[in-house]
Amino acid sequence: MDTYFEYVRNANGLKIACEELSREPFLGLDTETSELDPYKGELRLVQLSSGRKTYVFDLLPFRAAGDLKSNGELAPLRRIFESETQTKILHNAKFDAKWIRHQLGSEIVNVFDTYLASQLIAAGDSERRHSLADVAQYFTQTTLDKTEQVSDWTREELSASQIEYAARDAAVLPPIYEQLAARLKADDLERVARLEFECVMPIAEMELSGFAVDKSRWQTQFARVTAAAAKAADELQDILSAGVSQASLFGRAEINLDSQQQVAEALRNLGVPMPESMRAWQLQPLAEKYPVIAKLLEYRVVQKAATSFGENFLEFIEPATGRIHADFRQIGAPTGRFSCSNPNLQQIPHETEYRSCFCVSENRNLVIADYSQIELRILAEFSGDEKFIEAFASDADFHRMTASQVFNVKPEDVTDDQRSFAKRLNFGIVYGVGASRFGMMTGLSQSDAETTMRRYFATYRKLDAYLRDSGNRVISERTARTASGRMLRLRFDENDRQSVGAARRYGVNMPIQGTSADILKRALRLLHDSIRGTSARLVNIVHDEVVVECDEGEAESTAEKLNKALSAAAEEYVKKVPIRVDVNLSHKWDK
DNA sequence: GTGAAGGGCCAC
DNA sequence: AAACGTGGCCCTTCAC
Repeated sequence: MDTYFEYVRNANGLKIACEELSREPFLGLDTETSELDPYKGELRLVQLSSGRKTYVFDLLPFRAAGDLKSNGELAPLRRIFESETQTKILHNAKFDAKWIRHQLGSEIVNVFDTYLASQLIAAGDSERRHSLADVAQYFTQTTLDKTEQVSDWTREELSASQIEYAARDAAVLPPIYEQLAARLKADDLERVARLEFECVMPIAEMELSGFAVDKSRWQTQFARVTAAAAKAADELQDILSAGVSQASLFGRAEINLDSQQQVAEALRNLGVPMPESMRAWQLQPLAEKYPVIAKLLEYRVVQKAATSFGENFLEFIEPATGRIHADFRQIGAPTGRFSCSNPNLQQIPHETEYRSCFCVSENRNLVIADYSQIELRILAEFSGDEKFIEAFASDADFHRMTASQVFNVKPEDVTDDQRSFAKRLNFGIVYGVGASRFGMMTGLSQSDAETTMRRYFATYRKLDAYLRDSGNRVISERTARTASGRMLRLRFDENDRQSVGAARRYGVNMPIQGTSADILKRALRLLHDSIRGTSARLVNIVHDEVVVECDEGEAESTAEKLNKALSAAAEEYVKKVPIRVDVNLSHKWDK
């Protein structure tokens, strides 16, 4: 690449370069670091590019004066990061934002993330890749060589090739931005793009903050489930080996209890009638008649607990902070939902034994806020069904209210069965449940299930109409959108009923699930702005739940801020249906 | 040994 | 005629 760049390694050069850069409305921004984890390595280079001119700032010389955070010579750089009028173009901005926040103390304001933009434009096309090299190729037809990316960024004298690589990675960003910005506009994705970009900094800070976990409490819990798993395994082996002839000769014939094949064979030998699959819900009906099935199900539960939520979990504790810094993917699903890994903090079991391990000291507080029935409220909003909306009007039990409407009885006369049917339908319709599956989970016959569903949709006619129209539109337009404009392109074979059916369910669900994600992201930005300068830190999010940690003395005011942020965010998208946010104060992640 | 695929199951 | 949406983690199995 023929971009002219300059390598800056002193305060005066930095000051002059930043004066020039501060006149640019759009700047490519990239960093080079010695590690992937800001708690482990060092930020070495910061690159800023207008597209025409690129500066590579080497921070190594500045480290001689001590902590970079308190180094006034870097102030011109910080002013650019924090400038509201200059758009900073980054690829996967969360990564650089964490380093800059942690090591330079700056928040990056006004982010344009080419990674997120590329994902939004791809609209769920899983074939498309979103690395910087892929995005550069796709949008600007330039080929990037990434071999220097993993080179040694700790050596005192960087090679010419390393510096040139660093410069180029920032210089490619402005032209990519031009293309992406045009596409976002053309596809009507500007609102959702802003939503995503404004969410980067809150997530970067959340990952830096980490989530507090009590190591010894966790160890106690996992010792308990490990023992339970061992005991269940032993008992299960005993029963299963009864059907194996070698047992008497060589003692117990051990099988691998985690192998569905081997377990299925052993069960067959014992004369257990085998269902289609070995899944718990299929095995459950057999548990009463066959103690071995009950034991197998018991084993699975404790084994899952002992492996997925065992000692391995503690390996994720960062020594520098003593906390868990999980990895959140902002567009983790095409619907816009987050995903989380290493570890996945969105799938911690509900049991108090687990949740109470996430706890804070006496002088700190967790503030836990969650949306009540947010997806159903979104569905009510989209459908405009007055009767369905009416069920949300009071603060009363929503499933009981719908049961009352569907079965035409007073709320206080709703039977447990009626409430349960209504509850399962309320959840099921969001996913496009059919009578067959509904019957399966309620124990109703196919025809009784159909009758109940007909009754449900007869009660909520507009809801029924909305779901049908939405499904038809998904198939005819081959796209679905959320309230913020997030788009999903559906791929299906119109001659294949199964494929069409799947696309329809997926496309009907996406605007609901995705609008919920839109609302959460908006809430995170509002929250981020309202807790700035306080002791409050965002520490976890789980789709419709937000967990904040703060000083004990600020617990009440933080709770109020959380309530306000979540309510205001939802009310930007949901106008006709009341929104309910529940906020709890606790020392542990337990409601 | 390594990696992909698939079963099963945790969360929402 | 119909078929419950999104993720990640652990395990086995199977191909290379």
